[in-house]
Amino acid sequence: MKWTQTLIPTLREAPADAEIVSHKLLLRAGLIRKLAGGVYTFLPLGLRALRKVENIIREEMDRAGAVEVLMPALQPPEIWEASGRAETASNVLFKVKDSSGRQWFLSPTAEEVITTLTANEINSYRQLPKNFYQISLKFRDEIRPRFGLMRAKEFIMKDAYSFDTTDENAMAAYKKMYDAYTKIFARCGLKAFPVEADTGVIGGNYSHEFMVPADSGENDVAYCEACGYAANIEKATSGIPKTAAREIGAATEKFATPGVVTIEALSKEPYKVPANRQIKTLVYIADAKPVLILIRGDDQLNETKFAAKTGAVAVRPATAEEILPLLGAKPGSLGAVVNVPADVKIFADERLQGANDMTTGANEDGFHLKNVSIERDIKVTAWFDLRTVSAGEPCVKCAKPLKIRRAIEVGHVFKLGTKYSEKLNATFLDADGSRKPSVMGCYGIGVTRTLQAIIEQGNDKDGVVWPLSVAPYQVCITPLAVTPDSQAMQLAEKFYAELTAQGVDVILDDRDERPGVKFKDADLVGFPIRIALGEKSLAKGEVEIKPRTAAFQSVKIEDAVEAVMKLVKA
RNA sequence: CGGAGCGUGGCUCAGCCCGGUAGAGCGCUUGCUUUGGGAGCAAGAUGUCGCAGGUUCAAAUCCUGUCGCUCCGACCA
Repeated sequence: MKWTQTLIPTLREAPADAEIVSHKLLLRAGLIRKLAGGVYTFLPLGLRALRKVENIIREEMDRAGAVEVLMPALQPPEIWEASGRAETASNVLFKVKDSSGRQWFLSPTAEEVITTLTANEINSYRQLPKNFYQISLKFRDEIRPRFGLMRAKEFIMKDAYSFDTTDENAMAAYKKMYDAYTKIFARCGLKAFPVEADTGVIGGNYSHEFMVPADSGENDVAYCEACGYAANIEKATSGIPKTAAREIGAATEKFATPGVVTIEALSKEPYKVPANRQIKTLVYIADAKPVLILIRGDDQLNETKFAAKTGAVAVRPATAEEILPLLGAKPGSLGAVVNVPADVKIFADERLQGANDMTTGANEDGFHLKNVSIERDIKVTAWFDLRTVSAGEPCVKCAKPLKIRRAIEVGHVFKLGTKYSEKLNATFLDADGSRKPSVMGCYGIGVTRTLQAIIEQGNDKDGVVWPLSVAPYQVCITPLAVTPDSQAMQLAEKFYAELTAQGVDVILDDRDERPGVKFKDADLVGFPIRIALGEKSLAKGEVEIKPRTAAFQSVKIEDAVEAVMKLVKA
């Protein structure tokens, strides 16, 4: 490709609406342009890089035994109602109407479609296992699109769905995808690592996310360098000890705490109740019902864990207006010891199990209770791990201190079980004549997000640093004179032809620009290898080969193609 | 949706507080010079100052509303 034939609108300055480096570079390097918030056009170079990522995914999925299909983006609501997700995923669904008033959903994923398909087409255990995948546009009515391609309303996702006869086989399918993902991200030049994850609205009972460490990421990951334990903070647990039991205290005792409405205030003079001897009482509305959640004063509730453990779908903190009539006190004086309506469930964090000599709100403004023994004085409905792990806590596996860091989620694998196959009747006849639902798994890769993660991880002060495998062009030939009869241009054309013939993706910068402009642009776009053809070196019978992140080397003109091929194959 | 901020040539921004001729740099066009890391000189083109109302003799500037964009939070590939 010649530079002047394509469109590479590089920008000297980053547009003001880009915040993180990868977003700035996507715009500055002329890879994408914004049409509206969360909606982008892929320019020629951006599309080339995207296609390379897609092809790596395609090759590894095929190799792992998955077969490619293409499902509609336009989906009838009926199948979403059948799966129950018309309700639970309602907030992300784009809903459109056709001219006759019939409603359609724009596909955010395709569990319903693929399960409907297999319900019709798969009847026998002899047809299993199967794993179908597609690479297609997905639509999500994201509440807040962010950071360019990182979280967009419209994006490209690879989604795959496996169907197996048994749980064990489904586990094997899961493992295959897990391994394929590891290869995919490695081939994309990405340092991505799997972490244990919550399953969210897609459902299922076992899952890993593939994370790319990045400060701009939207996830926190807890990990242990010693043993390799890693989990999304939404799921992570630690080996932190339970609250120490003390001697059985006296009966609970109410004491006045005028104006004290925070854990911190209660920990100071004159009360001096340390946060770790306080019980924090939170009121949540879980699927329209109020519940109490008890957490130790120095811990933070993990809402995701709470929803996952209790099976609640819609979870939100109750408002002060909802709390007052329920417990008879305002937030700051709440507790679960007295005056809790019998039908309000009380969930407590396991760290509080056995705790006594605790202090908590009295459900009376301006009063707290001390000498609370949680098992004696509070009717806990159920105990769960509900707290959020902090850095430095002992690893749940090896007790070494955990670390926490930000990361970008580029892939997610789920073991789904039979949730969808049961609801959508995707059953098969087993060898023994019995009809069973297929055991499913689903596997997603955010392709456009992966592309941005590659840039987020690969850049320097001059621009993008592409891995060879996904660079829009592997080699940029830069003649410093572009008149057709110049030696530089003639040699450039020759190199172009020879490298192209050997299967290398080459772009020839035939712009009549000053050298500095061409070099700056080549660095900004980030081509892995640049060949500079200038008078000075040509006079010595040489050209310069410059890897994007290493010093240039002068090579004889006749050795140039071979030298480049060596770099390309490295 | 809650909180914060921003909308002025293609891009980055000044001007707004204190109302009175719409500006700079980059980019773009033409010419000359220059040609190994974002050139110099000269001459040009490009704006209903997001939109709609209002106040005023007069609004980019003040007021109201609205739309869009960005950031923080809830959601997720």
